[in-house]
Amino acid sequence: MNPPKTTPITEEYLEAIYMLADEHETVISARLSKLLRVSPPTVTATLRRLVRDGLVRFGPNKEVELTPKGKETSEKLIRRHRLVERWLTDVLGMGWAQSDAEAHRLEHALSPAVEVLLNKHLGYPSTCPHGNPIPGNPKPDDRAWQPLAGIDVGSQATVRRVAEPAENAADVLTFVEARGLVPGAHIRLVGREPNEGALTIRIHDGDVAVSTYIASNIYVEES
Amino acid sequence: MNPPKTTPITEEYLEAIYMLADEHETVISARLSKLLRVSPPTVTATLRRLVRDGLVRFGPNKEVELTPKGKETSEKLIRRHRLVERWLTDVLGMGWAQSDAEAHRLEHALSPAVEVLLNKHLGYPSTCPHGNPIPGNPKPDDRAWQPLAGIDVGSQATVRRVAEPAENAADVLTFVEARGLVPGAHIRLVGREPNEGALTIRIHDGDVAVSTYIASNIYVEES
DNA sequence: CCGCGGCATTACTATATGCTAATTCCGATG
DNA sequence: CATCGGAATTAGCATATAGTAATGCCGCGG
Repeated sequence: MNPPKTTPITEEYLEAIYMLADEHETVISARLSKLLRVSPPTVTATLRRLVRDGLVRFGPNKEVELTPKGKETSEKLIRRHRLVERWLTDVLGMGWAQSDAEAHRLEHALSPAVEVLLNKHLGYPSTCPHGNPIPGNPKPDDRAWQPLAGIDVGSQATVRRVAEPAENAADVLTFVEARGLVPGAHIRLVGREPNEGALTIRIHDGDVAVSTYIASNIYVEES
Repeated sequence: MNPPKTTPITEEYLEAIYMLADEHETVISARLSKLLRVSPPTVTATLRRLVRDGLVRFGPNKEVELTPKGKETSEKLIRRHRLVERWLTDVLGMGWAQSDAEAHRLEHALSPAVEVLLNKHLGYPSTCPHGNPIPGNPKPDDRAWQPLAGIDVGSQATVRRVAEPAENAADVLTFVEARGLVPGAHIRLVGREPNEGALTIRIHDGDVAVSTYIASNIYVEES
């Protein structure tokens, strides 16, 4: 009933677990240790507290999973994170990578009241600046979205979403934003190297090279 | 050189010390204990760390005072607090008392980069919504401002500033905002009870009663 | 000059968060 | 099967923040 009392630290853990699970990674302590840059024993101790507080449980093979309460808390945080990102980029004009980092700190300080007002101020956006959905707001119709890595050479498409792999969000975002591959951008796949090499994308009359890794994180809608 | 590393907790202490000093209170541990709602030993321990970190020092009679570094940090926090308040009230439409409370949490999560952009977004305001100056921005010309408690019956004036006594900021702000005694409001002092009793203020064709305590915290400019 | 009251501090404890070093566990592999 | 390696945990420690109970300090009033 009562919202479990979380600290910024435990909130980081919950978010990290949620994000990793979202990437269909098996979430184990060691991954959290690397991602959160803390020692394995610290992860053990903190997870123990999260279990004690009913936010996390261990699966049969020590995988970490969120309880419904934990999931709810995580989504609340991700919601705040993405709303803040929207604000930082759209209203304040901050770049993607920095917005992500800043939102990471601000999300823990947003109260429900501020969240509601900010959401209204922003016009109830359905996604963050990179196109990832904001839980609780109307979900975008993403049925036709597919990874850029999978479309055919010659196809034209519109960028819809840039997923943020937990480990290298900053690098991916910086790269993608610098190339202009932002949601709404019209592109054409003009070339593909063999053997999982780079793709060549035409955008704004210029060509940019994109690795398969990046391209698998960019979702587009063919047009 | 390097900015002393502060936590939200130590930042609260610095702010509290700054605010109390601003009200010409003698800042002693006991006051901080009451204001911050922590036990006296906790205050002792935390102040010791602040001294260790060069942010605070003790005067000859155990008064707590800020070092230049501590003062700088406090002003940075108050600046962020007031910028955030401005945003919450002007842009998001939140009430005064709640904005104050929310800003209290958000101020610890604002980075210098966000601060700069927010300041620009707000148009470089010189005061918080209650008229208190924002350190670092152009200071308003307050030479003609005086406490409402001190003007003559019959005088007309414009509200300029509502000071927030550390102990009862929320009550004062709620009261003042509900009566419409906000900066910019035109008022007339129509009556004064003897013996430090209430003042009667005419505002918007209605009369409101204001205690001497409140009136000493409202600064007006006669017109 | 003594004692009371308020203030500050000491002594001790607890919790969350972090660390290193050592140990244990477990599955894959020679 | 024995062993190697990664993963997790235990043991032991540190620091910031919080508390209660007890003690020390000091000025004012009688």
